[in-house]
Amino acid sequence: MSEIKQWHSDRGPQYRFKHDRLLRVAAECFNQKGYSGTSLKDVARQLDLTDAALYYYVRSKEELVYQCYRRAADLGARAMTLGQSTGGSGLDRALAYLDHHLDALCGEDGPVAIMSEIPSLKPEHKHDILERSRRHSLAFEALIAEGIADGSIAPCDVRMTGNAIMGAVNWIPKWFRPGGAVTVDQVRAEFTAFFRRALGA
Amino acid sequence: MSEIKQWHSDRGPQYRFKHDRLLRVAAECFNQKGYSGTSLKDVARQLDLTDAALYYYVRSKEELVYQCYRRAADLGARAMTLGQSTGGSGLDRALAYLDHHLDALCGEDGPVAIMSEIPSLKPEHKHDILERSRRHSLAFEALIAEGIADGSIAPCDVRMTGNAIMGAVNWIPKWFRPGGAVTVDQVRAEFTAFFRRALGA
DNA sequence: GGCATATTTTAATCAACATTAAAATTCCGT
DNA sequence: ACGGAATTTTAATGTTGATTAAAATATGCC
Repeated sequence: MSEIKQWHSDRGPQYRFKHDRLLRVAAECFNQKGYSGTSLKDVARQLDLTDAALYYYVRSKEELVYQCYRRAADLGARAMTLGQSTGGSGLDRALAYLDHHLDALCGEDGPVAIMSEIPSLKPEHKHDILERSRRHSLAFEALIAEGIADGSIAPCDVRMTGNAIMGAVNWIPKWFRPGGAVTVDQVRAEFTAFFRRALGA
Repeated sequence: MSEIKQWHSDRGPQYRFKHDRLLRVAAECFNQKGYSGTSLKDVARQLDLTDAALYYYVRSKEELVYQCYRRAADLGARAMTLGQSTGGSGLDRALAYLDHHLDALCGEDGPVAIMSEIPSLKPEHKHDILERSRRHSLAFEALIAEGIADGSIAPCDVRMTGNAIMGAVNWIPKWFRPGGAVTVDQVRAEFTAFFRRALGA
């Protein structure tokens, strides 16, 4: 939606910076407590702000979730693009995408929202997110199909296999804590190896 | 906790039946809309009841979630027991467990709650669920370790591999709809194949 | 230093549930 | 039918939390 643009485009860099931080903090809260489980006050407290202050950055709580999801979708899409633009077999490209995606989920970009409460969104936002999500799934399934075609990936039901892998990936924020016992590199190494075995011909 | 027993044990079969149905309907709602995202009225409507009527079966909304999670944990534990009591290699046993678990998630037992909002639980309930969850994870990791020891499973980080697989499994209720395009058997067949490839030595 | 804009707070308001108590109804055995 | 237990509804109550408007403060520019 271009409404976000209209709302955010003409603000200064300070604004954009804080707005982005808001999205990350909110994403972490939502991941841990769920949408309606986290009050705006919870989010605000972590930013040393009052709940009311958030409305300077966001029209409503629903929009906050939407923007978190949208940000998640964007990061996923970027990872997908990077993967697609990689050379090599279908398997290589699929693994490259996954690698970038894991990076986004656990790396510098900070907490990324698990899109687990899409139904709570307003119809328009819901449609938007669902469409992006669908596009993303299809792109991934296409990579798998490509790999099957060129013999680098073992024949399988692409839809179901995609679901399995996406599930494993989407669940990561549930147990991964930045600065925790497990490092990003461990996750990437182990997950990549896992997916390689699962997909490889 | 034995409090549930005390509350439910002396009721008749009618009661138990409806109580169970409540849990299943609630589980489906929670899976789709999230904990606080679904009102008791939502749940009640699907049972042709008033929201207030639910309090005949449950002390509070929090307890409803707790019981849903507990039911999910029980089903998982049962699947684990079945898997463990299977003969064969570590891989065989791990796959047997997964098969039973998929059956529970997609089969007759109906909607099983995704335990994604544990933080919303009361401390005692939270502890209980977390403990069961941890036990379950450990049991699964033990199966994997067993498989690695007997050579049926490729060497890997059991914790991380367990996380990956559990993520894939836990995510299923997000996209699987009973009576939808995909059947239980398809899921089982494809997921089992997937896991076999991912784990196999 | 002083104006203008950006940012945040204070102090209401308001609606949406969860929850409860009491009343009404259904269900079942006799 | 009758009577009592089981089940559900009606009709409050209360709290939580989102939202808003106006006031207050901070920040950068001349």
